[in-house]
Amino acid sequence: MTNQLKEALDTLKETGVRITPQRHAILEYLINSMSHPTADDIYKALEGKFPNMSVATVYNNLRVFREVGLVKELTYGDASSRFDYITSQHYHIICEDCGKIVDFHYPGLDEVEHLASHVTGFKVAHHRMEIYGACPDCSAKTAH
Amino acid sequence: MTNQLKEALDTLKETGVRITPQRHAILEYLINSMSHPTADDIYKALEGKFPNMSVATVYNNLRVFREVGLVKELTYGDASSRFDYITSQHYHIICEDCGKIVDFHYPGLDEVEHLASHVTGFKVAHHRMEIYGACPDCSAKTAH
DNA sequence: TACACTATTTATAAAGATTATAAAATAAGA
DNA sequence: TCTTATTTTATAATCTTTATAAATAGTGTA
Repeated sequence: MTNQLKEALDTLKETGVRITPQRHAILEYLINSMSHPTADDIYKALEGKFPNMSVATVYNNLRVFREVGLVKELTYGDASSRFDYITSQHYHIICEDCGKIVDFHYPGLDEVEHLASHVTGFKVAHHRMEIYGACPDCSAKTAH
Repeated sequence: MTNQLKEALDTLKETGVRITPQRHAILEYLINSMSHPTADDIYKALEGKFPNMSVATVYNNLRVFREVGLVKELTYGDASSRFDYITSQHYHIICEDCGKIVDFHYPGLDEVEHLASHVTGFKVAHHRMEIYGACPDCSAKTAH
């Protein structure tokens, strides 16, 4: 068991959230996954281990994890949300061809937040920023 | 008829997209609207003028407008997309209480795009950035 | 270890947004 | 005006997510 998983389970215990085999497995999958999976991805991946698990269980627990602060939900239009186990603050760059999502680090956009707050009078809570383009594989494919 | 509407209709004509009364009305509504409406908002707003119009027509035409570059789609998780008539480059700040969306201007995040491109090897096309918080009305309500 | 209490899971159905389909209507050029 | 391809309409289907209620299972306590 990785340290991250241990910490995550501790967080659940501290918050009074029961640790079920399903939650254990979903967390483990999220931590090991580098792919920002959808709820359905997770459901399918754990089908072998939990043949009777309901999709609702996946959704319910992803919501619990989000509320506890373990997981971030990345929302898009009509497509499914993707879920990201929170390790450190980072942004995403997304391939418009194949859908691959890659993390990258950047200091944070405090200046934009301040300006927006000043101009609009809003009280700023947080922001969302992501970059779209073509990943190396896909741009190689379309190049020739 | 406003200049913006004239220009929009010209754009359609140049692109070979037929100008129907429904398209005319949807465009007019989008241009006059300051509220970033959903497809359903538009459908409801035009119900009086077009009692027989189908929701599919609204969706179809919003897609056409998007493809032609007249309109931008703002997508969120399970909630409805919102549609924004493109005037000039701007960002949005969104109230998490009441859902209000306000425009604000900012130079553009070229630096982040460059860094991300350099680090990940992606070819960058564009980015999305929006700020979340509480609008003046809502923060006043929760303050006392 | 067994018990009791409550949270969680399951199975199912429902809700809501968006798209597909095919027939009827219509814009735009000849 | 006529013709034709595009668009609209009406309807149903799809897909993601949530609601519901009964069955199950964690967790603390005796």
